[in-house]
Amino acid sequence: MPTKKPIRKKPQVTAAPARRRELLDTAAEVFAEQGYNATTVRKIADHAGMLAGSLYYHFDSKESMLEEILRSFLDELWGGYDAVLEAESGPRETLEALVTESFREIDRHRAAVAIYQKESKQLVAQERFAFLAESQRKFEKAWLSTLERGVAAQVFRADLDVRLTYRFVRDTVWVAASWYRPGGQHSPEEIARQYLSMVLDGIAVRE
Amino acid sequence: MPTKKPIRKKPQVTAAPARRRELLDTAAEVFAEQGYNATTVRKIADHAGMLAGSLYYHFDSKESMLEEILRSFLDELWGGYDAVLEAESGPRETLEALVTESFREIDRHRAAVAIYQKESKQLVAQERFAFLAESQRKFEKAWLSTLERGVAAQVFRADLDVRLTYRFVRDTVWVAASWYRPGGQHSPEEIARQYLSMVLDGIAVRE
Amino acid sequence: MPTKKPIRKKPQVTAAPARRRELLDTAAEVFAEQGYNATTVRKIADHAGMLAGSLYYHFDSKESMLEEILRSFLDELWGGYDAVLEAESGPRETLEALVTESFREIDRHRAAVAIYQKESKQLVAQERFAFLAESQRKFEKAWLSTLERGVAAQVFRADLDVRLTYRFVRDTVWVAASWYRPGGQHSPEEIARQYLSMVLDGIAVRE
Amino acid sequence: MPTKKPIRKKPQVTAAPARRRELLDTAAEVFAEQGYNATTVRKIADHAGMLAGSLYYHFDSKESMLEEILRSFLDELWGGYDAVLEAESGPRETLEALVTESFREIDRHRAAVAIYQKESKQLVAQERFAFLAESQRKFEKAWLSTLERGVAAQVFRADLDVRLTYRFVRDTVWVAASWYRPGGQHSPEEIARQYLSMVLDGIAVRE
DNA sequence: TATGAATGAGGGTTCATTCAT
DNA sequence: TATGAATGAACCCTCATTCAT
Repeated sequence: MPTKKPIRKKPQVTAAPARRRELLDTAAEVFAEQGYNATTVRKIADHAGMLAGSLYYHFDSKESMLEEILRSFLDELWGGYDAVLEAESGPRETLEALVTESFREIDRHRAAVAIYQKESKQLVAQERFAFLAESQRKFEKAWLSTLERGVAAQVFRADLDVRLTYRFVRDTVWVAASWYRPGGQHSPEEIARQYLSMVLDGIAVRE
Repeated sequence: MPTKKPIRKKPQVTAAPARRRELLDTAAEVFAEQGYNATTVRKIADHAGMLAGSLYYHFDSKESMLEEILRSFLDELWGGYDAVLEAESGPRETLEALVTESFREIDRHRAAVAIYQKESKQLVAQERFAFLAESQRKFEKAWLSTLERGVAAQVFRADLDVRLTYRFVRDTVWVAASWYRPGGQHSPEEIARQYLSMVLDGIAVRE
Repeated sequence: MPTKKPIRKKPQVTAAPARRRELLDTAAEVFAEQGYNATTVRKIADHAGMLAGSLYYHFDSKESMLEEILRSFLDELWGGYDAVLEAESGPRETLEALVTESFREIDRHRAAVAIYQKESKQLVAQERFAFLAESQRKFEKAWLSTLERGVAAQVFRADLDVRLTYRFVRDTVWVAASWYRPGGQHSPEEIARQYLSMVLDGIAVRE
Repeated sequence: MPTKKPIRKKPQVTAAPARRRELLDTAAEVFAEQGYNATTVRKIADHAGMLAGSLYYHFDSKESMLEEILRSFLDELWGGYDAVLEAESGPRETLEALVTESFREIDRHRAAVAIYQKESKQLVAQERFAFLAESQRKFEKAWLSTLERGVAAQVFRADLDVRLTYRFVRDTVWVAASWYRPGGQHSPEEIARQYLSMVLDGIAVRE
C-alpha cells in the first residue's frame, strides 16, 4: 500500500500566495463596492476572470475570504499603531501620529477599511470574527489613554467628554475610507494634516 | 412610463396608516440592526408577530418598505433643514442650527439614519432611489454654501479646504447614528453642543 | 409596538402532520430506491409534485427528513419489540415473536428498513444520528440475551457461537427488506414462519 | 457502436499493472467504507498520497475504477464457483463447497464484496454494469439448481420454499462481508463451517 | 387582515473531470 | 507520472413573492 498522507492538502494556506493575494484584492474591491452580502461569489469570480467554483480551489468559502481580508488588514494596521504607541511620545504627537498612520492605512487598504467600517458591527457576533472585537478593544484603549494623557497634561481641553471625543475622532478618521480615492490630489499625509488642523484647532477663527 | 400593475387593490396607501407606521418602524429597526440585505422579510414579520406573507397585504415589496422609510425620514429632515436655511442667519448660527437639527433627527429617526448611512451609496444607483441623490445634492449645497459664507465673512478660518471640511463635518455628525442610543444620558442638544464645541474650537488647549 | 413572537415559527414540528407524513413517505421511498446520497432534493419534490424549494417549508433540510424517517421507524419498532420482551416468554417463543415482529415492521416500513440497512453504518458517526447507535445496542442486547437464555435452557444448541448466531439471524431477517414487496403472495407472518422453520430446524433432512 | 475517443493514449491498460492494483485496492477500501457516492475522488487520492487529478492518468473515471473493482472480483469468484460446479458433487457437498468458497472470497475481497452488496442494485440499471445482472442470473441458477437437486434427492427438506431458501442463504452468506474482518479469530473456513451447521441443522436442539 | 403553502430565481458550495506543464 | 489550476454541471438551500382561503 502506498504512502498515506493524513494531512489534508491545504492550498489555502501554503501554496501560491501571489495568486491568493490577487484574488483577495479583487474580492475586497467588490465587497467594498457592493457590500459583503450583496456580493455574490460569481461577481468576484467574474472580476477575477474565472468561474465561481474555481475560487474554491483557493479558498474555503466566501466567509473565509472576508476573514483573511480583514485579518491581514488589521495585522498591518497594528504593525503601524504599535510602533507609534511604543515610541511613547507626548499625547499630541501620539495623536498626530495615530491619525497620520490611519490615513496611510486607508491609502493602502482602502477596500479593507471600507469593508471593516460597514460590516464589522454585524460580524463581531460570530465567533469566527471575534478577533474584530479584540482589535476594537485595543483600539479604544490606545485612543482613550492618549486623550486622557493629553487632558492630564493640559495639552487637550479640560472640558472634553473623552469618550465622546474618542468616537468623534475615530469616526472622523475612518469614514474617510468611504470617499477617499488613492492617487487623488491629496496624499494621505496631506489629508491627515488638514484633519488634524481641524480636530486640534477647530474651524472657527480665533479671536 | 405606463402603470405596471393596472388592476391592483392598493390597501397600501389608503387603509390604517397607524398599522403601517408600526410595521415600518419595526422594519426600520431590523434593517438598521442587521443591514438591509441581511434582513429577511421573515425576520421583520417575526418581530411584528405575523407571517412573512402577511406583510404583502400592507406593502408591495421589501424594497418599497425601505423606500418609504427613507422617504419619510428625508421629508422630515428637510422640514427642519429648510426652516433653518430660510431663517438666513449668520454662517456660524446656521451651522450650529444645522448640526443641532441633525442630532434631533438622529434622536427621532435613529434607525432610518443608520439605514441611510449604510445603504444609500448602493441604493442611489437604482432609479427608484434617485431621490436620495437629489437630497444629497441639496444637502451638500446647504453645507458648502454655509461654510463658504463663513469663510467669506471671516467667521471660519481662511485656510480651510471647504470640501474636505464639509465631508469632515457631515461624517462627524451622521456616523453618530451608529452608536447613539435614544434615552441615554445625553440629550441630542447636549451632544450637538459638545460636537460643535469640538468642531468650532478644536480639542487642543488655546495658548 | 406590536406583540413580538420570540419563538421561531416551526411548522416543522407542529402544523399539518398529514402533509408531512405524505412527504416523508415519498422521500423514504426515493431514499430506499436510489440511496440517500444519490437522491436529490429535486427528485423527492418531483415525486411529490412540487418544486425543490417548497420542501423547505415543511422540513429544515434533507438530513432532517432522513432523521425523522428513521426516528419514527425506530419508535414504532421498539413499541413492538418492547411488548415482546416484556411478555417474558420462553426463549424460543421470544425469538419467534421477535422475528415475526420484525417481518411485520418490514411490511409496514419497508422503505425505512431498507434505508436503515444501507445507510445506518455511515450515519452513526454523526452526532445527529447517535440515536441509531443506542438502538443498535438495545437491539443486540435483546437478541443476545434471548439466545443465551435459550442455550442455558437447552432450547438452543449448546455449541452455538452466540455472537455469530446473532449476526446470522439479524442479517437474515433484515436483508429481507431489500427484496420484500408488500402486498405480494406471502404475508409477513407467513414469511416469518418459513424463516423460523429454517433458522430453528435447518434445511437438511433429519435422519 | 463506434469508438467514442479515438485519439487517446491508454496507459490505463498497458502500463504498470502493479500500481493500478494498489490504487484499485485503495479505492475499493474507501468505497466500501464510505459508500461509492459519498466517496470523492479526492478522498481516494488522499489515501493514495497523490492529488485527485493524478488518478486520471491511471483511470478514465471514478466509475471505471468501480467497474474494474467489481469485474475482477466477479472473475475470481466465478473461477472458484465454476470449479465447484464442474465437480458435480452431491447437492449437500456442492452447497457446502459454495458456502465455503463464498467465505473465502469475502476473506480475499472484503471491500469488493461490501461494495457489491451495497451498490449493485442501483448499478445494474446502467448498461456499463450489465455484467452484474448476468452474474446474478448465473448465481441464482447455481444455487437454485443445487437446492432443487437436494430436495429431489431428499437431502433437503421437501417442504422448502426454494426461492425463499435461496434468498435466505444468499443473504446470510454475503452480508457477512459487512462485519467480517480479515485476520480475525475465525478463519473463513471456520466461519463457513459454523454457518453451514446453522443453515443445515438449525439452531434448535434436536429432540 | 392574516395564514399556509407553494413558486422560482438565484446563491454558496462540491466535485468529477480536464489539461498544460 | 504527477501537479496545480481551472471548468461546468449539479446540488442543497434561502428568500422575496404570490395566492387561494
